[in-house]
Order: sequence, then structure tokens, then C-alpha cells
Amino acid sequence: MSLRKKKKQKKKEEILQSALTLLEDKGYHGTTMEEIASHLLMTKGALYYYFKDKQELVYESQIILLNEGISKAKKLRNSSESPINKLKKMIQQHLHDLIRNQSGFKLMVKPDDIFSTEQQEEIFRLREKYAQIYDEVIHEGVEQKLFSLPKEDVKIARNLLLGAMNWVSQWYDFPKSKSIPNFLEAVTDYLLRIVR
Amino acid sequence: MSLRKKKKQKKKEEILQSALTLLEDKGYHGTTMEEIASHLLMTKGALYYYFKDKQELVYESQIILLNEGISKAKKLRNSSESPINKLKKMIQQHLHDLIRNQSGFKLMVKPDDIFSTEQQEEIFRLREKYAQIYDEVIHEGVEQKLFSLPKEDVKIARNLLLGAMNWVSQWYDFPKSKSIPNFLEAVTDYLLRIVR
Amino acid sequence: MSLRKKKKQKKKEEILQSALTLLEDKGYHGTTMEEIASHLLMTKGALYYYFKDKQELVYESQIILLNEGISKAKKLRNSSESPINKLKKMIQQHLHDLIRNQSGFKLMVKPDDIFSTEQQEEIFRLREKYAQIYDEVIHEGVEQKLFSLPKEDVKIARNLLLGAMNWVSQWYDFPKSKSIPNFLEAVTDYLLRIVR
Amino acid sequence: MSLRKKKKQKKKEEILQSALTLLEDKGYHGTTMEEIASHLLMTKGALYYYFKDKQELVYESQIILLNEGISKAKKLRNSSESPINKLKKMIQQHLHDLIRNQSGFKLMVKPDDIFSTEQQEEIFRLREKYAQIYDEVIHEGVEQKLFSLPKEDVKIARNLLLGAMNWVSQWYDFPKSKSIPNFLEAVTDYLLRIVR
DNA sequence: CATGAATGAGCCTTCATTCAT
DNA sequence: AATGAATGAAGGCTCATTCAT
Repeated sequence: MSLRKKKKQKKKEEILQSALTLLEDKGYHGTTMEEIASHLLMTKGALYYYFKDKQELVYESQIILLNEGISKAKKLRNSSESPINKLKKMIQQHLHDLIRNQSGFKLMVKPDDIFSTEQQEEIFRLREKYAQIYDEVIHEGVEQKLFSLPKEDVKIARNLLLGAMNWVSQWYDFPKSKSIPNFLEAVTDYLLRIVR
Repeated sequence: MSLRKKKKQKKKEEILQSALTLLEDKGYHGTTMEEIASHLLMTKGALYYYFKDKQELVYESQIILLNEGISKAKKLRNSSESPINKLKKMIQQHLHDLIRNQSGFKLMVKPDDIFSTEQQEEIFRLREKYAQIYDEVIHEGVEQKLFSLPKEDVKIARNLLLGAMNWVSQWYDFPKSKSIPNFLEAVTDYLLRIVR
Repeated sequence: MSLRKKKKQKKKEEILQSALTLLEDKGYHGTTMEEIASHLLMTKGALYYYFKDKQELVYESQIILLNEGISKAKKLRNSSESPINKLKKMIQQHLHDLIRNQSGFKLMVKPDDIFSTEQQEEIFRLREKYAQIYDEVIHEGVEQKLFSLPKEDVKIARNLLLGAMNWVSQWYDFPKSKSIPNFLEAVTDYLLRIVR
Repeated sequence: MSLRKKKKQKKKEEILQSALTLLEDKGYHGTTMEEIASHLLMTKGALYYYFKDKQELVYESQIILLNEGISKAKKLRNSSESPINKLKKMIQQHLHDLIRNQSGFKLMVKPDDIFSTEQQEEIFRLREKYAQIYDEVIHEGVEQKLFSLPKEDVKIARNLLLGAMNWVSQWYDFPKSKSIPNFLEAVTDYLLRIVR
């Protein structure tokens, strides 16, 4: 990639990161291009140099988010820990990012009338990819008799897990709560019960 | 209440029910008054005979939803079943309504810039009221040594429960799945693990 | 006229009187049928039993106003007072009605795109009729050498008079001012200077 | 100010001038943003680039108008003419602008439910400022025994003057009348009688 | 590359008007 | 005669998008 393109790429990611925060907060229709731009001290028009349209910008922000999640989860899955510890760390990673306001699994709950079919499919593909990493770890745990559930229920358990995690951003209360690490520890323990 | 008023009230609820479906799907900003109206074979203008503005319509739809949930949950809590069975039934009720597309706990994830402060407070109050019914049942279970968690963690457990439940509408796949009752049964069992 | 019709006529006048107050305040476009109705404890729809449409209602309110003014002015003109006193009393009558919130000369400053051509013509005809009564009295005063202006300037003087009078409602300040009679006396004296 | 900003400012004033003509004619509620825009061969949306909303546009048009009037009046007041001539010229200036369709003292007769409280106060402040220039000149005339009225009546006289002047646009009939200068001369003479 | 400016479609809302009852 | 209910045409305003400079 040329220097030019690299620079452009960097700027794009900068925009996407900033946009994510806003999108997380107010959703697709509630977030304006104007807002996204002004948060970055740019003008609306400039965004269109980097992205064809709003849809593309938001789509790419989702992709980035999912890919980041996947890559982090993969790293943990590949570690040499026990399945229990792997799952623990994956959950904590997920929650950590969520609280730090970077999640996107909440965002586009029903992306039907926002994204094109291909875009939707890609998003679902990545979501599934992310989820499968969880599945694999759970599977591993089942085989090692650390988790007690039939293999055909792995997906159900995983979905419940993801749901419970994603909801945390709704009720987690920064200042009042115990310290973040303590909080994460407690939540993780209860979540693990789903599979044990 | 006069006959006239009753009729008007009925129509209002009809509108609210219909609006809920759409709002659930596309969120506040993604749902237009036009859509809400045409779904009911009315014109946009007619909605304004029943509701002052969009905000009020959506607000009332949330209130109705929450109140319905509260009333159903209360009935189950007051039954003479064991805490385990109570919780089971409450979960199944919740999921059932969710799948039948009536939930609203998902809807207004961040009602900040949609509702007025008072409206937000009322919504939070009702959400809390609903959640407390869960708390009570869990409490009861703890005291009867049916559930194993310290009392100070009841709220955490309840929140994880609600999150996992609300997420179900994201992945539950009507036609392909096992029959609804079987599905509910399975999900409920895994959810109960959180508190056992 | 049948009793029916008389009753209807009375109600119409009641409506017109009430409408006048509002129209005076907020103008044609600023006053809604809803407001007019609710001020009379009726519903919007009922107004349409008495008046074909908003235009007609407003038009008739203007006519009534002008006719009342004309009739009052005629009475004063026909009295046996001196032209000076006649004019004085006409001015005071006009101001009195104005302050009591009944004037309409201000209202439809440019009735062009509100009224039909015929309606406009009728309104102008009546305005002119009202003004001519002033002209006659001034004329009389000129002939008796009580007023000093050439006859060809009578209309100019009369228009200045009317303008100054109509403006009074803009600045007259009820509570703070001297008593109404004192105030009227003072204003009238200065106005008379125009023709003396 | 940068060139860009100057250009924007110029455009704003262009819009305001054009809007004034329409507002003068049909009042606040009778004038649409659409009309204002199309008169300038722009689209509705473009107006919102220059003004936050209709209220602001109209408000600023009033301010400009008042400030122009004040500045012109001040110049005349500061001249070395006799109070009589000063007043004469101020009246003629006012009438001249009025006939050339630039007055705004008529416009917002009751700005109550159009403008915000602060906006109203500013408008009243400027109206008062304009009026006070008249007061000062009249005062001067009184002290030089050129005008005969007690000082406590200056405001009354001034208000009658302004009212009579503003009304002129209602009845002044361009084509039929004598030439404008002659007309102004005549009107001014009669108006001066109020204070002499 | 970026900006200021403009466009146009679409949304929320108001309101005169109609009409069955 | 009057009302509740509904309609439809605007009107104000927002916002994604475009484009000349």
C-alpha cells in the first residue's frame, strides 16, 4: 500500500472509532453525519472523501468492531489455559470493551433496513465467527467434562451468555459500583454457571 | 368512563400495540408516524388526534408494555409455587411475550435524548419495579436455600437473567427451531443455573 | 325572520365578537378555528354550522366591526354639537372601542390573499364609509372656520388622524397610565391639533 | 472578518431584505419559508444554512430594520438644524422608507407568541431607542419654545406621530397621488401641527 | 483534500375542513 | 345542532448527499 493510501486508511479508522461511540449511544438514525464530523473537528463534506455514504461508514465501523472482537477472542482461545479460564478471559475481555464503550453487538439489532443484503450477510458471518470461538471453547470444556451440557445445547448456552454480557452496558453503573475488576470477576462467575 | 371515552381508549391501545411492533424493529428514529399510521390503515394526521406527538405515543407504548409485564410477573410471584417454579414461569412468560413481539425492555436502550426527564424517570421506575419482582423471587429462593448466591448479588444475577432473556429475540429462529414450548423449557433451564 | 333564524343570528354574533378578540391579537393566520371554538366552549365542527369557512367567519367579523363603527360615528355626526366637539367625541369613541379591544382597522392590514375580491371591495367600501363620516365633520369644521386646512387636504388629515388613533393600542399601557378618561382627553387634544 | 464570512454576511442581509418585503405584506404566519426562499431563487433548505429557524430570520430582519432607522434618525438629530427642521426631516425619512417598503414598526404588532422573551425585550429596547430620538428633538423644540406642549406630554405626542406615520403605508396610493416629495411635504406639515 | 454552500427528500406537526352519527 | 373522528394539504425543519472552488 502506498503511503498515501496508508494515511487515508489511518484517517478512516480514526473516523470509524469516533463514529462508533456515537452510534453506540444513539443508533443509526439518531446519529448524524454532522455529529460524526464535528466530533473529529472536520466538516460533513470531508467524510464523503473517505466513505461513499453513511451506510458504508456505519457498515465499516461494524466490521472493524467485529474483527477486533474476533481477533481478541482468537488469541484467548489459542492460549494454553483451561477452557474455564479461557472462557473467563473471553467474557472479561468482551465486558471490558463493552464498558469502555466499544461494543457493537448491541448496535444494529435489526440491520434489515439499513444495510444491503450483502452487508447484512457479512455482518452475520462475522457475528457467527465470533460466536463460534465461544462455541469452540465451550465444546472443549464439555469434552473435558468441565462444563455440563449436551453438545447440541452449546449454541443456546453461548447465546444466553452473549445476551447477558451485552446487556451489562445497560445497567452497569460506573461510579457507584465496586471497582471494575471486582465487578467483572463477580459477573463472570455467575455467567460461567450457565455452562457448568 | 363514558362509552365514547372507552372507545377512544381502546383505539389508543390498538395504536400502541401496533406501534410497538414497529418500534421494536426499527427503533425510535427509524419508525415514522406515517408507518405507524398506515399499518393501522389510518392517516398520519389521525394519530395526532390520539397522541400529542411522537414522543408521547412512544412513551405511552413503553408504559403499557412495562405495566403489562409487571402485572403478569406479580401474578406469578404471588402464586403458591416454589421459588424455582415461580422464576421458571416468570422467565417463560417474559420470553413468550418477547417472541410474540411484545417486549420493550430492549427498545429504548438509551432514552436520553428522546424522552423528557420525567418520562425517563417513570420508565426507569417501572423497569425497576419489574426487576424487583424478580429480585423478590430470587430472594425467597435464597432463603429457602434453593438458590445459592449471597443476597448482595441478587441484583447482579437478576440483571444477567434479564439480559440473556432480552437477547433471545435476536437469535431465536422461529421456523427452524424446535417447538416453542420445548425451546422455552431448554432456555429456562440454563438460565436458572445462574442462580442455583 | 323566523325565531330559528333569529337564534342562529344571535349565536353568529356571539361567535364573531369572541373571534374578534382573538383575531385582533394574533391576526388571521395566527388564530385557529380550534381557538375560536374553545373560547366559546364549542367544538371546531360546530363553527361550520354557522359559517361556511374561516374566511367567511373572519370576513363577517370585519363587517360587523365596521358597521358598528359606522353606526356609532353617524350618531355623533348627526348630533347638534359643534364640529370640534363632534370630532372629539368620535375620536374618543374610536379610542374607547380600540382599548376595549374591539377595533378591526388594524387587523387585516393587507387583506389581499385572505379575502376574495368582492369581500375586499366590501371591506374597503365600509372603511371608506367610516372615513367619510370623519371627512364630513372636518369639512363642516372647515366651513365654520374652526379648522384650518384647505378642503383638498381633508382626506390627508383624516388619514393621519385614523393612523394615530389606531396606533394607540400599540403603546397605551393600561395599568400604569392615568385613568382612561384623562388619557383620552389628552390624546384627543393633541389629535385635534392636526386640523386646527 | 474573513472574505468568506463577509460574503455570508452579505447573503444574510440579502435574505433579510427580501424577507422584509414579504413579512411586511403578509405578516409572520402568512409568510412561508418557501416563499422567502423562492423569491431569492433559493430552496427552502438553503435558508436554514443562514438562519437557525424562521423565528431567528424574522427576528434579525426586525433588528436590522430598527438599527437602520435608529442610525438614520441619529444622523438627523445631530445635525445643526432647528428642531423643527430636524423633526421634519426625520418624519420624511421615516415615511420615505415606509413607502419604499422598508418599515417594520408595523410588522410585528404583537410579537408575544412569535419571539422569545429576550428577543421581545431587544425589539422593545430598540423601538424605544428610536422613539427617544424623536423625544429628544421634540424636547429641544419645547425648550426653544418652538413646540408648545408640556414636557410630560412629549411621549404622547411622539406616539401619535409615529402612529400617524406608520399608517401612511395603508392609504398612500402611489400612482394616483401627487409626486412623492409633494406628498411628503404636505403630510409632514400636518404632522408637525401635533407639536406646535 | 477540505470546505462552504446548496439541494431535495422526507419527517413531524398543524390546521382548515368534512362527515357520519 | 353539535360532536368526535378523520383527512389531506401545507409548513417548518433536518439531514444525507453533492459539488464548485
